[in-house]
Amino acid sequence: MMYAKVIVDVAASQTNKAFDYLIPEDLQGLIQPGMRVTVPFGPRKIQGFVWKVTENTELARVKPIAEMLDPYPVLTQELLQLGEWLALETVCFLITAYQSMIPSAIRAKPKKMLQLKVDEKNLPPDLQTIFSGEKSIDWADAVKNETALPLLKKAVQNEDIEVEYLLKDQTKKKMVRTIRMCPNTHEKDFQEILGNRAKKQVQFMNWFAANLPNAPVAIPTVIEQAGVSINVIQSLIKKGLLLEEEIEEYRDPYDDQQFDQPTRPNLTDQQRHVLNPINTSVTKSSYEPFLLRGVTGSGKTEVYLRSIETVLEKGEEAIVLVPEISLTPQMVERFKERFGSQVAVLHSALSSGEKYDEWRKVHRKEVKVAVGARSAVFAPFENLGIIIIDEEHEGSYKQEDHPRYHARQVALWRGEYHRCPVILGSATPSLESFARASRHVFTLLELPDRVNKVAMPEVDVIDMRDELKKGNRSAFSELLLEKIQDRLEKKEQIVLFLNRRGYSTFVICRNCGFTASCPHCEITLTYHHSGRNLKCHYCGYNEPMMNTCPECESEHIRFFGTGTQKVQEEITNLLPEARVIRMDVDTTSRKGSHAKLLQSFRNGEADILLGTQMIAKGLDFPKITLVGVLAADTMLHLPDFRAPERTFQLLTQVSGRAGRDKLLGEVVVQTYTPDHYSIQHAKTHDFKAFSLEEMGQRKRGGYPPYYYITLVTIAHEDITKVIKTADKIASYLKQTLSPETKILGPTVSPIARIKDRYRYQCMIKYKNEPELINILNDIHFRYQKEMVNEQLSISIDMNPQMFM
DNA sequence: AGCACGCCGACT
DNA sequence: GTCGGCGTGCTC
Repeated sequence: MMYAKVIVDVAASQTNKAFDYLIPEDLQGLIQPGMRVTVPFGPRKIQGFVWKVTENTELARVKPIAEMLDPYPVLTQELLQLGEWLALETVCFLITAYQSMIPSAIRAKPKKMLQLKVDEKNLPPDLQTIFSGEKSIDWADAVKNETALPLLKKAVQNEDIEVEYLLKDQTKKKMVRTIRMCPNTHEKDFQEILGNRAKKQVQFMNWFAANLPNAPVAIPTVIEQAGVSINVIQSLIKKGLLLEEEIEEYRDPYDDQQFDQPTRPNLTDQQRHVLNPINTSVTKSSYEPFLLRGVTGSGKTEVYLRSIETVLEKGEEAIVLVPEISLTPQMVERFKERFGSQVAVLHSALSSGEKYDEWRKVHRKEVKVAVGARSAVFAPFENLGIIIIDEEHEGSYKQEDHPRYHARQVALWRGEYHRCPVILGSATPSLESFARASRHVFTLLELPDRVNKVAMPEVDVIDMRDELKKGNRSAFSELLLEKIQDRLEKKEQIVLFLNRRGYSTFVICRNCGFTASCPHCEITLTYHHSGRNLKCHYCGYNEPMMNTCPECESEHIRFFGTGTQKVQEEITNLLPEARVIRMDVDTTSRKGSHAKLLQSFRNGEADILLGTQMIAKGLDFPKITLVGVLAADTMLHLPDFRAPERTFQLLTQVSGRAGRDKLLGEVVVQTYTPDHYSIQHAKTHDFKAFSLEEMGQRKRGGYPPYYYITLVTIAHEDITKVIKTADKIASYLKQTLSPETKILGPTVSPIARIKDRYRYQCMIKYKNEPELINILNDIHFRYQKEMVNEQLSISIDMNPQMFM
């Protein structure tokens, strides 16, 4: 007898283990680890992953597997192993780790159905109206009417109705109807077969035989090309001259895009120099992590492309991670140009069907390169030759919910498994990676100069306090406004960057100091001009904007802080002739709108591109000669030790947008703290000086890369319960961890309350704590019951990227 | 997570 | 005496 150990799709600590099932005779030899199956679990039927196949079980009674869902495994042996490691390292359930590795479309949702077993007339009238002629109905629909519940229970007991559990596979393959010639009708005289009356059919068959002899072609395509009606084709199918087939069609999100002929620019000496060790590592099949530090415009992408060429020559595969790919369409284009149909693109802006199709190309080995955001690091390749992470410092590589993994950590694991190089590329590497490179854990490769030796742009830092003294209360300094006018005259393009969407950040009463804040969260409300209301960005609470202060009834209630909406308004007032495109979450939420806006800017349909975060990376348009950063210190004062690092990265990246071609670029940075080292070093484009200074700060503060950090956040409606639990956890940690390890807190979280739940956190700072993982998993396990029963939440974040 | 089982309060 | 509240524990 053969048994399968199955990880079931129930995320709970009690079910966080393998369950044994009998492999029924008809599935003997077919069931393999990594396949999805459905299994009976208690009274219901659920999905699971086959984890192992064994010859025996310790249990007296096991149920058989109900269904096999995949013809061959969706998770490779490697991914099964990776999932175990990930679950342990990030303190999450095994099933959560596995589910995050595959597209959500193939996760079947369980559905409870009611099956009518007797004639409808035998049911009580209330139930008759619910069924109303149907044999089988949705349980969720049936219980919408509360009075039906007891009646239903009774009917189920009487066996008039049966409860059935359905697992609805969400995978909808897009099918397309095609036709082709029947194999034996080739080279025949169609006139003879069809007779004289079917003129159109004969004509069509001759055309079809001449133009589309073999391949199955989609019917709509044929109709369009041959200019015939569907009737002609239908009767030919009936007569057996044409063969109708349904074949599966991929939804190709890049289908309607034309890609240019590949151009392979000549490599610079520097590029050749860094490419050498990478290619050696590929050829020798050795695991080697590289940190590729190259200034903006130094041609890192070309290095990626060339190293992938080497990998493909060797017959191996490549994964390329980019931060939120929709933000860098130009990057995708370059990969598509070079590798054409060998590339699958996986990112969050795709529909779940499109994601599934792209993933399947990898799964079926139809492509060799996967380009995508964070989760593409799980692309199910089996002969990986290289993993590349572009902009490796990006915070979006860390997943903020379970499993809280960092793509870099996963990439390094897979690189070691496949014995292949891992390339971390950035103009401004994270200090963690840079420190590892300094200690030779990573091999440092550098591209210090821009291709064509274009100079880095000149950066002007403007002290906005001086502007205020001069009486300038607008969002633009005199200098910036002057330069904008200059570019408008010269017909050159401008990028304005402001890290804040909406209209204004907060509302304050100038009389008594009252600020509008959310009643459910400890956070100020943001004013949205479109609805003239105040919104909470955490829980969605909103209220109409008040006219007088609710505290002192003063009318001097004003908006503070500037968002993109307000700046746009101001530009229109100051420079009515300027054409502005605004890009932020509010204008790009619709699918494809992002690309559209960029395209029109590229076509010169606007002079100014005004936007948030999302315009900082990856776009290089030759005509941009001025970049303005309106408020450089918005992120500098956040309660996060990475704030200076983020500011430096952002400024460097934004200024990298200016003057990438022949035209020289200029950057204007507006700030209230012009002397801060992150701004000063960004001005001189000096990463090394910045990193040196920042490393000193980190050492003094006891932060990464000198210490590792784990954040434990406890949240509950009852504040005393939160404090009590947090204290208990903190003292337990203090007892069990080594004396060198620092446990800070428990203290109130930077956001003290979200959705009426109070939040406290403990920060664990450590250098070497091999037992920590087990201790945290233990805590997680011990509090499981309270977490479920009492809505207590304990979140454990290893190496957090955010401290809110 | 569901779901059944089981043990105590307010109703015919 | 029963219906139903939700605490407890199990699911191969």
